[in-house]
Amino acid sequence: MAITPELLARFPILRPLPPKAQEELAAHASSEKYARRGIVLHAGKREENLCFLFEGRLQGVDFTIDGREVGLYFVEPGDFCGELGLFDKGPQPEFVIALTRAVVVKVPMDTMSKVMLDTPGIVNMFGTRLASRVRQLTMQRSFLGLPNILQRVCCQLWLLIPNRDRQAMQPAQINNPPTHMEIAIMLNLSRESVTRVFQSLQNRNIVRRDGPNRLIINDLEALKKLAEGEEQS
Amino acid sequence: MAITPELLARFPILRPLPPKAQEELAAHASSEKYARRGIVLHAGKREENLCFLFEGRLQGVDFTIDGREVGLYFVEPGDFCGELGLFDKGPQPEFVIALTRAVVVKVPMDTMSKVMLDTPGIVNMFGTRLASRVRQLTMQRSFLGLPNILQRVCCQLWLLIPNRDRQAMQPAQINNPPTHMEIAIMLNLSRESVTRVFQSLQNRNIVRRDGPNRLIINDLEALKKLAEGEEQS
DNA sequence: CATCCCAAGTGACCACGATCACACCAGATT
DNA sequence: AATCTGGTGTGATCGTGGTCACTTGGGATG
Repeated sequence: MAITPELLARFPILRPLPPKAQEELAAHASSEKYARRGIVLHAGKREENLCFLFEGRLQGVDFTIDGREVGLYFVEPGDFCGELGLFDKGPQPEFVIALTRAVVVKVPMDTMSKVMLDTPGIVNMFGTRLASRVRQLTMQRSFLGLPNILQRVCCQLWLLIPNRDRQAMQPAQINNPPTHMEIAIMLNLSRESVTRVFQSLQNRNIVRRDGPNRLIINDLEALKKLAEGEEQS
Repeated sequence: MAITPELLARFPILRPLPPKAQEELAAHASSEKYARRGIVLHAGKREENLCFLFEGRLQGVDFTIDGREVGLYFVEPGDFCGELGLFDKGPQPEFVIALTRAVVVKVPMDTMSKVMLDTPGIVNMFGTRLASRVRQLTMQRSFLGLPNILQRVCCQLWLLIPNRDRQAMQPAQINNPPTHMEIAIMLNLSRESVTRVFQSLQNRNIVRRDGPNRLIINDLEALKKLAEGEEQS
C-alpha cells in the first residue's frame, strides 16, 4: 500500500521535516497490519525499520530467563518504536507486540539515516526522543517502588489517560485499554491482583468499562488522589 | 583545579574528539570532590554540567511519593551522567548521589553543545550513549521480574563485575561495592533480604569481603549459574 | 447455532519477604 | 579512652500478594 507524505506528516516527529525529506521517506515506506498478539519487533534481531503506529496499541515486552513476561512501555497511535538502532547498530533489546489489531507504517532505517544526514537538526529530534524515553522508563521504574498495589495500578492508569483529558480533569476515556495481564506485567503484579484493584475502582465508581475496547474514567480527581497515595486501600 | 585535555581524553566518550575540542572543553571544565552521600545532581533542576566520574562510585536514585528510595543505575569511573539535558532542555529526572568519596570533572553543558555543533559526529556519540542507557535501564527492569530473590541479587552482582573479568571468568574484585541498602533499592528488596543473600553466598564461598572497600568474587561460574536460575535458593 | 477461546472475576490457601527489634562491629569523632 | 555513627547480621512475626483452581461471560469462528 502506497504511503503518502501527508500521512507521514501526521506523526509529530516527522512533521517538522522538509517536504523533500517527507517524500523521500514516503517513497520507501510501507504499511503493515498486525493481528492481536502479532510481533512487530523481534528482540535480538537487528531491526531494519522504524515502526510508526497509526492505529491500535503496542507494548514493549521483555522476557526473564525463566520465561516471565516483563512489560516495558506502551506505544500509542502517533508514536513509534524501534529507534534504538538509529544510533548504535546493536540489536533490538525487547519485543514489541500488538495488543490490538494495529496498523504500522514502516520506514527503512537506512532511508531514515540518509535523511538524517541531509537534514541537520533531525538527529537532535531523535536525541530528544531518546531522552524522553529514558525519562519514561525512569518514571515507570519508580512505580515499582510503591509498596501499595492500588497505588501502582492507579499510577499506570493515570499515564494511560490522554494528555489533554489529564490536564482538564474531565471524565476521560482510554481506547483499546490493555488487558489486566498486560497491565500486570508492567507493574510486577499478578493478573488476579490487577483484577481485584479494578473491581475496587469500579465499586467506587472511579472507572467503568464501556465494551471491550473502552475504559471510562469517571473520577479523575479520585484516581489522582489514589495514585499519589493520599487515600488508602 | 585546572583540567588538562589529557585528563579529559581518559574518558572513552571524549577520546575521539579532535584536540581542539578537547582543549576547548578542558578550558571550561572544573573538578569537584564529593563526600559519601553528597548530591552530585539534583532532581528537578535544569542541570548545567555534564559530570564525568574520575574516581569513586555514583548512583542514580529516584524517590517515590511516599519517600522510598528507588535505585536506577550505578556510575563507575570513566563514565558520566547528566547528559539528558543535552537533547531536551528538560530537568534532570533523578538524583545522582555519591556512594563513596568521589572526584567528578564537570563540563558545562553549553560548552559541550557548542563543541557538538562544531564537530559533527559527536551528536551521534551521545545518541549512542543514550541508546545504551536505554538498554541498561531495560535490562535492569527485567531483573525485577525475577521471582527469586537470590537470582535478582546475583544478576546485579554480575553486572557490577568489571567487563574484562566477567569474560575471562577469573576471580574478580569489585571496588567500592555498594552497600546492601544501595543494592536493595536497585532490586526492590529490603536491606535485610540482601544481607541474607550475601550470607548465603559467603557460606558457599562464592563471594568474600576484603575490607570495607572491596568485594571478591571467588566463583564466577557459580555466580553466573545462580544469576541464570540454574540452581536454587 | 454450537463451539472455542481468551479475558475477567473470585475464593482459599500459604509462602515469601517486609518489618521490627535487636546485637555487633569498625571507623570516625570528641 | 569514651562515644557515636552507619553498615551489617539475625531471629520472630505477620501480612500481602502470588498461586491455584475454578466459574463466568463475551466475541470470534466454524
